[in-house]
Amino acid sequence: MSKDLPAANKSRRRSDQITLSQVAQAAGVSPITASRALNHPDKVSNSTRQSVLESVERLGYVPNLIAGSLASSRSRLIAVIVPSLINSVFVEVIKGLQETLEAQGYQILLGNTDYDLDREYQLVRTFLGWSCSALVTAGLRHNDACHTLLANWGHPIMEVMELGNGIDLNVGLDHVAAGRCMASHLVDRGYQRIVYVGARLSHDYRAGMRYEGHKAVLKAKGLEAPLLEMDTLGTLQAGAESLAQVLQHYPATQAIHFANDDLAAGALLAAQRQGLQVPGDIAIAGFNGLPLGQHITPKLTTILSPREDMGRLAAQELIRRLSGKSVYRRQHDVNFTLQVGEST
Amino acid sequence: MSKDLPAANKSRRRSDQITLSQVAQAAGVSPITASRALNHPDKVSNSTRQSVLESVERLGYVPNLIAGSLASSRSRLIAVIVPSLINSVFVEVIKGLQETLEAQGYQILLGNTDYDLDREYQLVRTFLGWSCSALVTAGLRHNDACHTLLANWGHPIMEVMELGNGIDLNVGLDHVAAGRCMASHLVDRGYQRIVYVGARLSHDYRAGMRYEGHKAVLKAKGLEAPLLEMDTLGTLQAGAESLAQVLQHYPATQAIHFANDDLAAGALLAAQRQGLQVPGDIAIAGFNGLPLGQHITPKLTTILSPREDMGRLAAQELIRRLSGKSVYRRQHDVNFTLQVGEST
DNA sequence: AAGGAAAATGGTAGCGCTGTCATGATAGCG
DNA sequence: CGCTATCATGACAGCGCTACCATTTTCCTT
Repeated sequence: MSKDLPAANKSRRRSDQITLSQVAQAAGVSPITASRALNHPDKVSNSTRQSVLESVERLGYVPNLIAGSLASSRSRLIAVIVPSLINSVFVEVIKGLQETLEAQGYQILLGNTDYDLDREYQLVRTFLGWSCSALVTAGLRHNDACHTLLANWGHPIMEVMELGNGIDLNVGLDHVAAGRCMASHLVDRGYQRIVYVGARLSHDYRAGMRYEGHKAVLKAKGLEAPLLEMDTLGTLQAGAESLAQVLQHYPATQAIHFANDDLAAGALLAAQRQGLQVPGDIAIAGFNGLPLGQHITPKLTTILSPREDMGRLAAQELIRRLSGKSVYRRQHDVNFTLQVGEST
Repeated sequence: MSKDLPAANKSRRRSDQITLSQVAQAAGVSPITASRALNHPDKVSNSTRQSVLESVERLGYVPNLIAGSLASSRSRLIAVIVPSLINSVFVEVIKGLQETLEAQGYQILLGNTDYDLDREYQLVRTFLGWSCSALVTAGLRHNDACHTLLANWGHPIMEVMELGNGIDLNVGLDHVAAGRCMASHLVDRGYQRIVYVGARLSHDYRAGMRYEGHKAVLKAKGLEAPLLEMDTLGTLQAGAESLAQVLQHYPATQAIHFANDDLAAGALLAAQRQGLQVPGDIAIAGFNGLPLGQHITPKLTTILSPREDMGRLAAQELIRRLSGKSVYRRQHDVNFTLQVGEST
């Protein structure tokens, strides 16, 4: 009978991936030197770096980032948590973040809360488990557990979209001011009976903040500030439906201030189809400055929010912070711009 | 002088995060039992599970997923690589993926290639380093290195968007057929001088495939199939501009078949502004079935592509595969639907 | 009550990499 | 020419967790 092979293979390796040690061996250096050749190229001699890189190429080595992250407790992952992917606003922020972060070798871990703060908390917990280098989240509102967790985390946290007292870094705009800005524009234009239309303001609470600004301006002028809140997402469809509801509930309405451009454009297109003149019969204003608004006739009056810039700026500040630079600002106001179109 | 403390602290721990061992100690069990209580709850008794969970809660333990992944060489990360985030089509696929995968406890690692296959290769390399459970990428075209890498990877790979012979799994639709479908519709409507308008077809090669289908139909009818290719992204703006170019270069054009709804809607809105009748003066067709098309007047004739479904289905197939079920199909055709509007 | 299967728990040894410190090689200086 | 400062490299151990196997406990069965 044949002797069994000694139980030499205690290894638990389940994949036959090339490891750094093999690369090192091929290059005739120690593993740690190979590691340095890849991660701190300035700390090894030119010749070793060359031969390590050559071995990497030849063997098709793909670094195991998980092992590296565990050993160094740094991961070059950045968690990005948004409340929705349907709303293109968040996607544009992600895009701005992405292009800046990827260029610096960071990867984005994407999470979607669907406007649920408990879900956000769960996602944050999970992401912390990934030892993310930083975390970006949309908005300043979190549930208590989440807030505590983040506040004690010890890595950079970037809260985007709105401006205010955040946990750490903050890039956003002043939504109350934006609401005031548009309301003032409408009042200046001579409209008096103005309805604000939003969708699920408990979710899209930034739209609620804009309403607060709107209301403050109207009250100051002694005007009513009726609110119509749709219980749907803020889509073209909802905008179209809201128009009918406004006309029914507030027949004398002269202008509608919509919480976003989708709603506004939906209403505008619906008005057109119904033969209503905009702004003759009814004026319409939106928020965001989506391209669509500039292509419909009449062009939509709206407030331009620099969404990609917001993402880019947030990413830049994070990178600055992560690279240890002390020169960064905790808060950035990305300003909005009133874009007067033909619809008011 | 006082004796130095023995060099007890050889620990490299840089964070003071609670570890599983501490949880185990608090619960009076061994670390491995605590691990099981969290990851294989059915393999421990009710009482131990309870006390472990209680300790987790009390200590605020957040599992270190990196360590867990290294030990188990499984990561519950799924890489998703798309060519663009500007194009809402990909975002909707991501959304479908996201909602299904997150519900199963997977996280999405998002990558954006900007239509650059070399960039895709780089992203794939990085993502493989994260020991992703699976990888989703948009499209069947990759550079050679990328293709080789993926083909040898050994984990599920899902190629979405278009239908064809993929590396592994594939969920998509037949773009050539979609092009034929719309072309046939236009021809059936009696249009003969039809221009196809696309944007950067080398990037958006699926639009190129639709053009191939389009051309085949027209040629079969003995008609010319002129192509106007814009060197911009396929946006509303580009659509508006392309209209002028079509009218200039092909003044007798009766219908325009646009590569997507954004272009088509841009052209339609521009036509409107210029007082052109659609479809009286010129017919317009798009592709995708974006909501916008159904809100403009005339409603846009388009082809509905089930984008979120595509993402959801892709995610479901992946999950099925990942959970070891052998009952899955390598290829899924998510069918498109011709949506006849008022613009043709 | 004895025997055996199944369930519950624990010990050990890594997963692949990098931080830390130690060592050897090279250069710089008066 | 000796002595220190710098650079290049390596040995070792450990990041926090889980696979694997061994052991103990529990629960049936006849």
